[in-house]
Parts: sequence; C-alpha cells; structure tokens
Amino acid sequence: MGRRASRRVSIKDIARKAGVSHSTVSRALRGSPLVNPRTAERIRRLAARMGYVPNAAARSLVTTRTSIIGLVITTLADPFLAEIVRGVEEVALEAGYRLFLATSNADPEREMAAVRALAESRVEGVIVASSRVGDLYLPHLEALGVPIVLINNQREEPFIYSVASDSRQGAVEAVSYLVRLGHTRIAYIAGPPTARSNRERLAGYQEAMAQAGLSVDPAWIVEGNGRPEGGEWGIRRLLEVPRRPTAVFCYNDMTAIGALRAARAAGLCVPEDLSIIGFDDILFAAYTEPPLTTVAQPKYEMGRTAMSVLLRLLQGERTPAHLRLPCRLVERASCGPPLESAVPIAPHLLAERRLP
Amino acid sequence: MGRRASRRVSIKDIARKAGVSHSTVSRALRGSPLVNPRTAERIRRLAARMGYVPNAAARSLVTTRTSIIGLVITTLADPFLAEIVRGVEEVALEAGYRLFLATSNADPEREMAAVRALAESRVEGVIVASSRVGDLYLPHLEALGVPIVLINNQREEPFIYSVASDSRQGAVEAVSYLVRLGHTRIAYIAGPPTARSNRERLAGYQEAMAQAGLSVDPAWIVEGNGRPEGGEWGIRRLLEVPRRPTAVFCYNDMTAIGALRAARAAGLCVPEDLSIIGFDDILFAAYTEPPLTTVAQPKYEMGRTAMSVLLRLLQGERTPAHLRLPCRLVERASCGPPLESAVPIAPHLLAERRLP
DNA sequence: CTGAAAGCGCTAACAA
DNA sequence: TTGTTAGCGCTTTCAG
Repeated sequence: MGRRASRRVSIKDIARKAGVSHSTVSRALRGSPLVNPRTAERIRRLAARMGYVPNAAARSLVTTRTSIIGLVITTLADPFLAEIVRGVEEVALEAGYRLFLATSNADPEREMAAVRALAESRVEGVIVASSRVGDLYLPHLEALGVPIVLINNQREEPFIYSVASDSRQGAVEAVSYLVRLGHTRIAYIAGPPTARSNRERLAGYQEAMAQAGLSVDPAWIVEGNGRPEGGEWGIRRLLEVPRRPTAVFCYNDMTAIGALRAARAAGLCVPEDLSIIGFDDILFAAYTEPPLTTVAQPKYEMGRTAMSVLLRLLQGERTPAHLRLPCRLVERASCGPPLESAVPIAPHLLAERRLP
Repeated sequence: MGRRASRRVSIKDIARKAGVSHSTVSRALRGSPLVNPRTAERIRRLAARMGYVPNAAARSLVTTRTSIIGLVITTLADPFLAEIVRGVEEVALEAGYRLFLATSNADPEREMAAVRALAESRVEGVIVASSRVGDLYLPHLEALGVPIVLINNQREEPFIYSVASDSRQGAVEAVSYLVRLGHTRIAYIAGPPTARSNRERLAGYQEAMAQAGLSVDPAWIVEGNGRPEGGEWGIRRLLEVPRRPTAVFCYNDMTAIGALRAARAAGLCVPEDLSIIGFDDILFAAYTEPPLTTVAQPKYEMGRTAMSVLLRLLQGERTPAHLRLPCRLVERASCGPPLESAVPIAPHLLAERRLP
C-alpha cells in the first residue's frame, strides 16, 4: 500500500527498527537456519511492511553471482523465435535467473555493443537463439568466459554446447509421409546451401527416398533461398522437368508459401495436382490456402532444454554437448494422394474437374 | 588476446600496474577532465591491454543508477511485437540503457515474479508492449515507483504515459481508399468489442462513411474476434445481408485472412467480387492470396518513440502523456473497384469471367 | 592534477 | 543464536 519510491529501505533500516544487527536481518531474509525462528518471522514481517526489496546489485557485488543470463537473438522478427524464448524464460525464471536481451539485427556494431553490455553486467551464461550468428560475434561471446548454449545454430561449432531439432529425422518424416500417400516422384526445393539445416533436410530426403526404394532424379532437387521467392523459382523449374514430380518437400514454410503461390499461378490445384509440404510450422502455416501440411520443430522444448543445459553447466555438472530433439509431422491439407494419371491435367481442364 | 576469465581485473589492478591510485584510474576511464591527458591515455591503453571490463553492479551500487529498462511483454508470439522491440532497443542502446525482458504469458504468478525481478534489479523505467496487460499487473508495476510507458495499450489509462498508433485515422484511411475505388456499400468486421482499438477503428469507419456521404446499413457491422474465425463468421453473415456490401474493412489482418478464406469458400473472387482490407500489416499480409491490402501501424516508430518518452521522463523533462502516431495505407491486391453489376456474379460463372 | 578515505547494500567469516 | 568486522568494485568528496 504505502510503498513509496523515495530512498529505498535497506536491511539496515529494518535492523534499526527491529533492534537487531543488519546481519541478522540478512540471515532472516534469506531463510538461514542461524536465526531464532521467532525473530526471523518478526523480521520478515517487518520487511514486508516496510516494503523492502533486496538490491540485486549489492548482492551480486559480494557474491560475484548475478543470476543473469544473456539472451542473444539476431532478430525478434523471426516468428520462429517466440516459442523458443518462452521455453528459455520459463526454465530461467524457475531457477531464479533473469534474462538480459541482446538483439543485434546482424549489425556488427550492434553486436559489439551487445557483447559489451553482457560483459559489463556480468552475465553468468549466454543462450544464442539465432539461426545465423555473425562470424565475429561468437568469438567475442566466448571471450566472456561463461558457458554458451546455441539453439539451432546453422554452422557446426564442435567446441560448444548446442540444442537443435533433428532436421534430418524431420525430413525423413515428411518424405516418407508423401511416400505413404503413394507418391513416387518427390522433389526437394532447397534452402540456403550453406545452412546446416538445409544439408540435413536434403540428407533426410535422400535417405527416405532410398529407404522407399525410390530413385531420385537430380532434376528434382532445385535451389531455393528459404524465402517465398525461392519456392516460386523452385516450382517454375520443377514444372519443366520431364518426369514431373507429384509432390514437393520444401526446405521451410516460407518456401512452401512461395511454392503454393507459384503452383496456383501455374493453374495447378494443391493437393490434387501437386502435394506440397513445408517445414517449421510457423504460425501462418495454418492459414495458407490450402492449410499447409508441415513438420513442426519442438521450439518450446528446445528453449527449455537449452536453458536446462546451461543450468547444468553453471552448476559444474557434465552434460551432453549436442542435443537433438525430434520433429513432428503436422497434417493439414496441402498433401494428398497423387492423381492416377501419370501427367498432371492441363490447366484449362481444371475447372471441369471441380464439378463432381 | 590473452583475455582469460579467471578473476576479472579491477581498477585496483590497473592502478597498481600504472603506479597511480584507483581513483585516478576511475577518472581516466570515464574521461574525466581532472586527469592529465597523457596519464589518462596511458591508463586507458593499459586497461584495454589487461582486458578490463567495468562491473555494472559495483558502479550502480554507488551511483544508484542501473541503466536498465524493464521491457514487459505478454508474449513474444505476437508477430506484431518484434518491430516494436527493435525500435525500443535501438533507442535504449543509443542512450546507454540495457533491456531486461519480462514476459508474462498472461499468467498472474509469472507476472508477479516478473515484477519482483524488475524491482530487485532496480530498473529505472518500464516499457509495457503488450496489447493487454493484466488488471493486476499495472498497479504492481506502478508500485515500482519508476516511469512507465505503455505501447498500444487497449484500456485507457489516463494517469499514465502511452504511445499508440492512430487507429481511427488508419480506419479512415482504409475506408476512404475503398470509397475512392468506387465502393458505396462497405462493411466492417469488428474485433474484440472491449478493445480500444476496435472502438477507434469502428469510429474511423463511421467517420469516413459519413464524410463520403454514405449511409451505413447496421447489418454491415458484424462481430468478429480478431482471429481468422472471426473473419469467417463475418463474411458468412455479410453474405446474407440484403444490400450486400462490395467491400469489407477488417479489424485486423488475422480477421482479413479468415475473411479471404470464407470468401473463397463461398466462391467469390477477391477483389473482383469483394474487396477486403486489413489492418496491421503483419509479415504474412504480403503472402496471402491475393496479397492483402492493409493499413500499417508504425511499429518501429512506436518503439522508438516510447523509449524516447521514457528517456525524457528519466531526465525529469516534461513530455506529452499520450502520443498518437499515424498509420499508413499499404496497397496490395485484395482491393479493387466494385463490379458494375449490382449483384455479385454467381459462383458457377466465375471461371468464364477469368478468360479475356 | 592526484591521492586518501568514505561508503553504496549486501554477505560472510569470525567472535562472542 | 547474534553482533562485529571486513570487503565486493566502484564513485565521489575532501585535502593536498
């Protein structure tokens, strides 16, 4: 009620009022067993009444512990990150840690400023949740001398801790789903060639095809860039291939959105003429036309896991350096069995086919 | 290069090596004029070489300033927030402030924990960037006794500082655009009835209609909920209205996405049979089918402005309590002139009309 | 221009 | 069980 902001009350103020020493107050407030339970209770009540709020700076100065974790993100604009951050924060809070936000927007100057801020506030650990961390950034982060956990890092950093989703397994999941649907000619529209996730998804695609005894026409693997344009190019290229695929596995949902658009522009019906499957399960995937079947990454769990790993490192415990969390198929409406006809129906006949 | 993490170097360490007192080092490092420029330079070089990093906790203990701003967000999952946070962070960084993240996910317990964390770390100010802040939350935040700036707050808090986009003006923008296109029968699919933004957009809609000398059939104003389902219901209702509208202004883009879907399901072509306009310009608006014409809120600017207002408050300067930033029309492809025919063409004729 | 000394709010020996 | 004392790393008087 009467908590005013003017000069905050300190343990000394409480001590004076309670007629004890400030160390007794300190002990009582932290639940030390070295205080008479009755005085302890009295002190706690008094502290509450006086509106006492511990000063984190003072405490950390003497304990040399700050209970702060640096959360490094390239950009919040990545719709992917929200759930990850939620997971991180939840575990952090439970363990009494706070989150310091450091976004860099891929600007080197900002990155340096962010690292400096993290250093000055003496973060105890760092979680990097950004697909692409600047080449210079990571070394500077390491110079902080605190444990670092990377989430879904695109480059391989063997010397560091990381949590990632199992892109390869997710890709296998997607492609074998298409195989079960009856497809035999399945294409892959790739993402950024340097991205690790792209290499893994490609590997998963090839593995699933091989497992199904299906051969892969090299023309079915086309380049993309992880954005809608990439999906559009991809579909256009794919439409010219002699043995035209009946299903397309896309590097990610943004690519799939472009693919959907290009397919429509070419007069193809999804999924009747072409099945399209994405990867990521972004918020928007449920609202495309048709709603996008995709592979969901365990975002929230990755966040939780990363923070748990960091916690273990902070307690000096051993923990596996690289964790992989499985992905999960999300069936919506952009995939279906292939049409009986070997060749997709020409666009000008499409309208007819819609009449039952 | 040999920056190791073992016991950090302090100004005393530097002082010893430089043969001066630690206060001289302190002065030199902060660029005080009370030091011989030459020794100052020498000290700074030495500090850099020794890998000195100031200890924010120690400094803030004596200055009683923390340079920390609390950033309160309900959830990062709102795609809307990313740009706002970017703006906030940019200004904060420029001014030497750091951001402390406090998300609550609308969980009262989490909210309390978050407030406590903010209090203990002695944030100097708070920015609340969440459409809906818990009824209990705000009073607790105010008990912190530090300036608070709300961004796009949905309830009216007359006693507090706020930055918001001008929803009414944005709505006028949207509706008069439809009027210019030639529409006279324009509907509004509303958002959450309690939301301030909804009331303002409705007011803007009515204002623009009146300005254009157009009467509003009450049946053209239908309920929604700010999510795609709301848009779907809305369209279904609107399709049954005797004087059927030729254009629909939606409370937000998510509503518009639902509207788009329902229109398609009803066999209507957008924009030929029905123009649809959204609000917010979420990332996804560019990728709907057809790409959504909408009204963009100045997200980034709101973030910057909010932080600037906070800065001014922190410096004890006067600043307007409530700021409104204008919205801006983003033309894409979901709006067009109304068809000459008074009644939309029946679905089975649509295919024909596409061939010219 | 520089140094000595005090103290920010707290924790943690060490005594009593 | 409690109080006394020292000190975390820094800024800031106050004297020189």
